[in-house]
This record gives sequence, C-alpha cells and structure tokens, in this order.
Amino acid sequence: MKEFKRYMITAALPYANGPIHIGHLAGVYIPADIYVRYLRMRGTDVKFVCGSDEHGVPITIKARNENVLPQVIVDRYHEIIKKSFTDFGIHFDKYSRTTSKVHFKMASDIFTTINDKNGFVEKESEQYYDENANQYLADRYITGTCPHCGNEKAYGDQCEKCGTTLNALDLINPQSVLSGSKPVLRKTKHWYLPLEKHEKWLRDWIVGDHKEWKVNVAGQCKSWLDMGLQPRAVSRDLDWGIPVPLKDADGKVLYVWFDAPIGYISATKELAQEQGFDWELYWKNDDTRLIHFIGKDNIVFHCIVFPAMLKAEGSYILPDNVPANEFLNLEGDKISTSRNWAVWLHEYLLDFKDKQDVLRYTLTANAPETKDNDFTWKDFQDRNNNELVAILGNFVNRTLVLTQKYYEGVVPIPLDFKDYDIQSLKEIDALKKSIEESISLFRFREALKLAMDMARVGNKYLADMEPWKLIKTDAERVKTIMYVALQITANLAIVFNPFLPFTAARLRNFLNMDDQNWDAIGGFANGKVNELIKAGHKINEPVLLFDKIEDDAIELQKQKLAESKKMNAAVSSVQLQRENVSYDDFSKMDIRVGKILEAEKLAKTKKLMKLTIDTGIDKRTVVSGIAEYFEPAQIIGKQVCILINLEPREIKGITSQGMILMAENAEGVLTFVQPDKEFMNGAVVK
RNA sequence: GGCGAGGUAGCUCAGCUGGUUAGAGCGCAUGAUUCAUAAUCAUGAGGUCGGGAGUUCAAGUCUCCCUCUCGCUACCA
Repeated sequence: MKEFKRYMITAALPYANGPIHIGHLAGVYIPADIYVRYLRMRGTDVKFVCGSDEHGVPITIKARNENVLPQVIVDRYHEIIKKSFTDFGIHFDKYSRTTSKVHFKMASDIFTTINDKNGFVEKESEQYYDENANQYLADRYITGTCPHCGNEKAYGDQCEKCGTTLNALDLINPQSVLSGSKPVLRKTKHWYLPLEKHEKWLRDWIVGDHKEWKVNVAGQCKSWLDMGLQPRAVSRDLDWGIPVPLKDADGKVLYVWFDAPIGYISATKELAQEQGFDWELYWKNDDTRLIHFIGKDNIVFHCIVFPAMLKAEGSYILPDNVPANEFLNLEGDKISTSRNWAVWLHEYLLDFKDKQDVLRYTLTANAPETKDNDFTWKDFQDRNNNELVAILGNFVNRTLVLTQKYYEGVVPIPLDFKDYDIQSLKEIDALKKSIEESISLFRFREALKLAMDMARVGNKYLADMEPWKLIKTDAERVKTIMYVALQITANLAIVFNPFLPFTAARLRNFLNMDDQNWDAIGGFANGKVNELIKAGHKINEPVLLFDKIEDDAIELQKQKLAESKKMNAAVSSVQLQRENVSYDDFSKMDIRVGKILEAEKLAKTKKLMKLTIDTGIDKRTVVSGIAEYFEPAQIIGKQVCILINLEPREIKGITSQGMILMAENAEGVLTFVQPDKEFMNGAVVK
C-alpha cells in the first residue's frame, strides 16, 4: 500500500436542525475519533475536522415554524452539538460551520472554478412560484393532497403519511406554505453537475483502484454507477444559503449538498489560519491520505458526488477510503428525530455524568460496521457491569490495591523473570500488533475486543500466580509478579487511550505516568522486559475506574423511551377530520357496488394488482395498489365499492378506469369497504 | 419488480482467495479461588452455518432457485 506523509480526516457534518444522538456517534464520530487518536499516538501528521451543516430548506422551515430567523436555529444547534462533542471527548482539531465567512468564500471559489472550466450545464425547468411572497418555492414549501393516500398535508418532496417520495408537480391542490396562495408554474434556470460525464473515471477509480473499500460502500457505489448517473442541480431558488457567485443569479443559492462537503475544506483552512500551516498541503497533495467517516446514508455523496466536484475543480485529491457504517437501531426500532426515538447525547451526558467512556465502549463494541445493529439499555448495562467493571476495572483495581497493600504504592524491584512472566508479557506484544491491524482496516469493534483481551491477560496472570498466597511463603517472588502486573496495567493505560480516553487518562493518573505514545506499548522485546513504569516509582491511591450501573438507572431510560412511544401512538393513530365539502362536491362522485371478476398481480411491481370489475354497467379494468395485502385468489368474487367516474389513468401501460374504496389504518394495512351482504352490481353508493 | 447489504450457538458478532472434529465475547452450568466492585480463573453444554438444488475429492465459503430483514429505486387514482 502507498505510504502517506499526512492524513486528512473528516467526519460527516451534522445537520444543524437537531442535536446529536447515539446513531451519529456509533456510525461516524466515535470511529473517527478512535482512528484519529490512534494516528496521533503514533506521531502521524493528521488533521481532523468537522462542523455544522447549516444551510438547506429544513432549517428555514424550522425557523418559520418558530417565527425566528434561520440564523437563530443554526446558532442554537451549533452550540448544543459543539458542546456535546467536546464534553463527550470527540476531539476535532476544528469544529466549524457552513455559515462561516471562510466557507462562503471557499464554496463560491470552488463553484466559480468549476464554472469557468465549463464543469456545469445550465438548464431551465418549471417550478412553483408564490406570487404573493414573490419567490420560488422549495418542495418543502408546498403542501397539497397526496395523490396516493389522500393526505392533505403532503409536502412537495414526500408524503409523511404514506412515506411516498413525491414530485411537487404531482400534488393535488398545491398550496404555498408561505402565503397560503395557490402557486403558479414559472420557468427558472439552474446549474447542474453532469455526473454522467464523470461516470467512466468514477467506475475505474472505485471499482478498479479501491477494491479495499468496505463491501457495503463498494456495493452501493456500483449500484449507482450501474443505474446510470444523472445531472444533479447544484443551485436552488432560496434566500438561505451561499449565493451563486454569478451575475445573472439573483435569488439563487448553492444547493446545500454542494456547499456542505466543501465545509471540510473550509474548516481545514480556518484551522490553518489559526495554527499557521498550509491548508492546501492537506487537500491538494498526493502524499495526503484523505478519509471520510460517514454513515451509509451519505455513501453516494462522498464516493460519487463530492469526488466528481473535486475532480471538476481539478486541483484536489480524492478520498482514499470512505469507511461508512450502517445504522444503529434503538431497542428494536429505527432511530427517529421526529418521533423522538433516540438517546440524545446532551441528555446522556446529564443522566450519566462522567460516564462518557461507558457509552463510547458500548457503541464501539456494538458498532454497526457490517450491518445494522441494535442498541439496548440492557446491553449497555451488561457491557458496563460485566466487561468494563469486571474485566478492565477489576484487574486494574486488584493490581493497584495489592501494590498499596504490599509496597505502600511503590513499584517493587523484580528478581528473575520466570517463563510464564515472559510469556504473559509477550502476549501484550502480540495483541498490540493485532490491534494495529484491526484499526488499519477500520475494524474498531475487533480492536476494542483485543484491547480488552489485554486486561484478560492480566486477570489470568494474577489468578495463575496467586500473589496473595505466595506472599506468605515467598515474598521475594511476589515482587516480580506485582512488577509484571503493573507493567501490564501501564500498557492498558496507553492502549485504551484511543477508545476510552477519559479512563486511560485516569489510569495514567493513578500510575503517576506521563502521556506515552503508541510505540511505548510492549511487554517483552529484544530479550528484555519493556519497563513502562520503573521499579521504585511511586503510584497514587487508586479509585474505582468504573461503577456498577444499577437497574433503576436503566429503568429510568427505558421509561423515557416508553413515554415517546406513548406520545407517538396518541398522535398518529387517527387522522384528523378534513375540511368540509359541499353536498354538490360529494354528489359528483359516482360510487357503485361492483364485483371482482378477475385479479392478477402485475409483474415487476410490488403493490399493483390488475382487477376486472363488474360494475353493473360494464366490465372494466382497474389497477389498484393492494397487492401487498391480498392474494388474487382470495379476492375474486368479492363485492367492493368503486368510484367509477374518476378520470381514467394509464398505469404501467394499462388504463385504469376507477378506484376501489379501501380503508387504511395507521400502519398502512388495507381492508375493503364492501356491502354487508350480496347486493346488486351497479347499486349506487351514497 | 430492479439493485445493494445482511440472515452462522440464547444474545452480539468473526470466519481472508472453498480444505482436518465451525470460532470469540456476553449469558448459562459445573468446579477452583478470595487480592479484587460476588469481581476472577478453569472446564463444559449449546449450531442440520435462513431453506432447497447443483459444481467439486472437499462448501458457511462458488453457481442457481426460494425465503426473511434493512437500505436505495420504480410503482401506488
């Protein structure tokens, strides 16, 4: 593998419309932090940056809802996020934000350079415009009736009721969120990044040059490349964001996805200005290894879109690896900000004071590295009580307590080392090597387990040597044993530093030991024992490294979650009544009783069923999205209610003439609305 | 429906280019031990590797079909 002179590490920019939760931590920030701490301990030249992603429509919506300026929203969450990272020990060199001046200039410059090189294409399209508010409407600023489920509060990009992704032009009765008026279509011009032009080198680069990428990452990229890349708009009609730096671009800003990843570069530049180094060395030099830590939702951006931007600009290096993680679930359910189904970092830090490392440990040991994983409070408690307390904490404690008891805290002078002493110390070296390997492959879960094995070596050593027995018969030998146990303890103080920085620091404090770099780790090499703490060295009185977590603390957290669940159920189970309609409107609908004569599932679709209905008037074809809940055989012969005077519509090449009436519950389960006994086909429903 | 990832011991996961009786941690059982936050150490039980077919001397590991979970995508009058 190529030797690099320096590392540029980025962690996905959190979006500044909500706080950080355990999913973010497990997927992105903890692995990135471990990696960077490790590199630093090896004396590697590394910069680690992140920042708040502060543009985009959702922030302007939140601001509107609270009747404040977008800046107020981003200021609020920027502070919360930044503080919680600091308190949690995620140690960025720079945590910036995309509303900074440096970033505005950086994003504008990059846009300009790409534009000067004809890296964009311009296209006109039709978009909804609010004539009262005098502005174009982002998809989120348009509500209307979902053409699928009839929800009247569907947004222009998706319907939250049925989860469907929508196009604003599909909405029935579109309405501007800004003024309530009916928007009109107007032409607007935007700049697009023609990703399809980058397809070839992207494929060579990802599929050819980077076979070492994680399978989930490579697979996702290949899937996109195979589908064929499309031009992607880099600008939007919005008043919150970085203005498009061109003359004829009034009211247009850079699309948030375009400016956000540039935030990594801006943050580096700001750091460079503070510390006085050349930022371009970290972004434009082939000897730099660029690594993006992200979650799986960001794979396409960081592996395809952002590299295409950088390539189009021309002077930047591309990421060497993008170790994306999968998602973390919480107690069996997807983490969700809007449903408040999450463990929020800032709340955890209050509820579990000084227990940063317990969460770091749990989330690393159970990190979603290869597939989605589940966080449970029971697991959190078990890992603390059975692993941190029982294995690591206990070994350290018994060693230090014995040292106090036998030698008043002074590291004893060893005599002859026996084979078993040396063998145990050599295991430290073997583990160190394995840990290095695991970390280099971004397998932090495995690395952490190996670090715990080091503590296990210590426990086993003490159990086998039984110094508490020997002290009565061979006090001289015990000195050597305790000396060895203390060296193992000192190794733990270093090896855990990337994973559990708070604990490692406390341990070094107990041992009265200076910070050490990674290479200091060792047991036995070149025919001699590696002496991390010298004989005669005085150590401090120990305190327990970890406390047991009792059931009531866990119960409290579970109750918190149960509350969220209750609230959600209460809110979402029954839809509110819709606005009144006139009798005239109602009577326009011609609903009849009909009978299903034939039914067949449409090939190549998941939900669609082609039905032939006897309406009493005629036999007609209706395409209906019910295939997920019914088998053709079980519905043939059923009587149903059917709206027969609905505009016919072509679906998958078949003309659908009408709509079957269905009832749908909160989970989206469907059932037929039908007469309670066999009735005449064609009978009017009113 | 298409594509991607995953389905391995009660739980959480390793198993690289196919090769002797399928591994680890936690949990469980038994024993040892008491320096230690009843922590530790040893031993053991427990798996037809989602199901089926095939290739091969040999398959968890390759091919095909089916099935379930997660994600992206199409579709939903």
